[in-house]
Amino acid sequence: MPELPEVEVVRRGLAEHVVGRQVTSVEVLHPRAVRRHLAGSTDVVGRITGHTLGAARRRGKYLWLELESDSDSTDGSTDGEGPTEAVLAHLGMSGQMLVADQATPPQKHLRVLFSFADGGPQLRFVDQRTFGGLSVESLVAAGSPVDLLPAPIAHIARDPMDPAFDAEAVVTAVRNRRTVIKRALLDQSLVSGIGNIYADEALWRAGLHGAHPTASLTRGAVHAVLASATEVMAEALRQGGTSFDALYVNVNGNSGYFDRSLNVYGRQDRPCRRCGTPIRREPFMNRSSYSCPKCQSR
DNA sequence: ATGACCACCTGCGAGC
DNA sequence: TGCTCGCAGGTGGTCA
Repeated sequence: MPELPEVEVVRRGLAEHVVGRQVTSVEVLHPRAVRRHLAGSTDVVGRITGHTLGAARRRGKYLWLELESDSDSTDGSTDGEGPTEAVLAHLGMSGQMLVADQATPPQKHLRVLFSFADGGPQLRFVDQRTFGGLSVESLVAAGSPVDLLPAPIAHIARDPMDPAFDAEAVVTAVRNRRTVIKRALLDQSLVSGIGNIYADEALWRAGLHGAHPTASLTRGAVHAVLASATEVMAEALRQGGTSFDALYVNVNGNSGYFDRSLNVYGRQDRPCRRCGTPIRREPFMNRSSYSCPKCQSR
């Protein structure tokens, strides 16, 4: 479930179903699922087993589950020690986090399986294409205001749902890039959470073509496209995210409905919902861009 | 130091 | 029926 709304749907599901539960076993069924964890799968298993899962957090398309330290879980009095490590997850193109009863047969692409001390539903990382993965990372203080982030994602910019998102600073950074606006929207070090679907939808709403050079856009135009991205992702989140098929589902395996509300993505040759002109598909960075030839100026 | 490309995977539908 | 091709929500390493 790649883009921000879909990942947020998963984060909420994890917060509801696995936070506060103690992990008794972790099984890595495919080594590629933990390839980002350089110390290897035995180390991943050892660092998670026995810990209680703390808060479920997200930045952009990354999400992580804090691991409560032994002192947190054993002694009730806080001595100022918070979590120092977290299970970092990225869903890639096809990753799913599913909460499933032990009796549920293993999914075809089940990669990592977590079981809990309470004997309740398992957490299953399922990933057809294996572009996603899990790793255990130390938490580091980063940014201003300071956030506690898994070390490998300290370079990921705040997303538009972050209370500390600084739109003015992002507008400046975007306009300083010597590239085109769609590339900038997809650059997770400028603004995170936006992927191919929501970039195209935001550009359509703002009436801009993705090939527009950032340096030639006014501050107001960049603001407008960022605001459009924020709006479209918020609307998608309200509808449970976008899914065209069973690959993009929440922790209970259910799809969202935002695909019905898309205005351009995947609508090649169908009429623009604003002016009726057939939507155009163009190759872009080895993938596709969709736009209205009439209402998105180049 | 930036910006652009391509590899990393599996599965599905279209076309032959 | 079955093959090959193109395509899919993303990210990084590497090259210029």
